[in-house]
Amino acid sequence: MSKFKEINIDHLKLSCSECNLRELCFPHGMKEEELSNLDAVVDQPKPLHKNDFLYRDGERAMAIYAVRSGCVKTMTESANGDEQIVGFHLPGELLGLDGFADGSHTCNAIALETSSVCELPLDQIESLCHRLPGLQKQMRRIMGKEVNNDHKLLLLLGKMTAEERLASFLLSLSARMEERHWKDNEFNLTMPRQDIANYLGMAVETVSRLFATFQSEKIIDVDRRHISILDIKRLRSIVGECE
Amino acid sequence: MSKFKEINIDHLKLSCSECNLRELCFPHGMKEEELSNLDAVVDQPKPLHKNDFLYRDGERAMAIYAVRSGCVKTMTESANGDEQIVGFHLPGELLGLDGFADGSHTCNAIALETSSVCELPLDQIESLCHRLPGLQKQMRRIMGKEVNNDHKLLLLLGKMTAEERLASFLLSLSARMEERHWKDNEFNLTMPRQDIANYLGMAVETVSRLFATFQSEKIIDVDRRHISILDIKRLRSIVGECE
DNA sequence: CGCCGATTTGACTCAGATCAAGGTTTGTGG
DNA sequence: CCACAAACCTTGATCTGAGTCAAATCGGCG
Repeated sequence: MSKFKEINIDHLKLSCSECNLRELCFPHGMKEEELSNLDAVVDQPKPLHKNDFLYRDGERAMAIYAVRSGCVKTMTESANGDEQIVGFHLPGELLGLDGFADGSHTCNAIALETSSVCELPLDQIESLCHRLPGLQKQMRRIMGKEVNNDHKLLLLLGKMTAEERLASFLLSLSARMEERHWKDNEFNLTMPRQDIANYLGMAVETVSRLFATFQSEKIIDVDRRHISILDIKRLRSIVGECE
Repeated sequence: MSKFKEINIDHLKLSCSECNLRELCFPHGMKEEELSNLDAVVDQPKPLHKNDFLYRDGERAMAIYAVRSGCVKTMTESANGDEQIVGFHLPGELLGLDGFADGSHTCNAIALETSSVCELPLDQIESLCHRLPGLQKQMRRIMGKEVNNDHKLLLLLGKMTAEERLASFLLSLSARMEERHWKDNEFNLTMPRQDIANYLGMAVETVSRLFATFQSEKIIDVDRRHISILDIKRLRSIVGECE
């Protein structure tokens, strides 16, 4: 890394109305004049480095967050110490809703790579929602989406085979890439195999073997963290979305 | 069943302020004067019979619901037709948040036995939240709780053995019985073994065998749907909550 | 170059699924 | 009130998907 890259440009705040993630993020569905109100309270703290915690289980919840760049994983911890990753959050996706229940976070949020986030302080949400009906509606939509996501993951963990899980994971990533107007058939995984395995409720070895199988069947092409989807129909048929 | 029991008393609406579930339900944390506003919009439709749908996947979401009596399960359906139960809702517990994302439900809600619910119409929530800050706060808390619940279930499905899952399930029920000031060491399961198995991501036979094992180890006493917890410490140690 | 963590591959094992059968309870119609 | 069917639940025998263990290989970095 060249020293020149470290010049601090973090204070150059990007306004919500100019953010190209706005349709995926807080601003979705809000009117132009509402956005300036939003801008006024949204903060953009220093970027996180790989493995930095955005927040920790047990910590007082101060804000909800939107990923601006990079990728953040959230994971719950059980009484006996094992962990379950409950989400990988891409740019434009929100996290921190777990703090709504009793004011403290119940999971850890960790950057998978250098990542930046926007934060919406909790103590402002109340009055802001009061003033901006668009935000209140969006908050509900966001929470509903989170619940639906979790339900999909429950179905995955409860009912799918390892093969279906990995196919489902790749399809989900692909769809989210498309939402962001990135290539949906070629992307890099930001997380190690270990994290994929954890998220999908299986062993690393199984993930590795399945990647190899998919590759040999010409469904995907894998090169370390780089994925090319060669046959998306096959992937869909694996998870049962027959056309 | 005597005919005399069927006299319709459903129209005798119980106000939120007099409901003994109020501390678990919508009214939690709300002021006395706010409750009368809540009462004005909360509806109590006809009771559901066993296996009746409260709402269906794909239906337009009209309200969120609180169970008043009985028990309602919610389940998601996958593309290829298999189903995952994502929650059993006891009196005082809420459901229907899955409809917030895009206005349509994404799961089925089905009564496990004769059950009654209260409903809070969605089209009223917005204005009501605007007038009652207590409700808005409670809505957030409720959604946070739902998210946290789902995360616990994800951990269960992703990381626990069958034995741990069943123990965890019994402990969760016991804790929720206590919240309701019912006996926490003796209760009836409202759901068939099949549903328990589905919820916990395992086969019916495994549930049955584990009940037998727990019984033989004097941890619980099972008689069909009736459960007595004999050794709650053992249950806790099984799920890893070592003291 | 040499080390360390991430990933892959192979061999073996096992928790829990599936298959098969029998028992029990509940509901229904006569 | 009984007979019969349909659910529901249990138990035993067997099978298998995916976990575990072990070891080799790869890739990046100081």
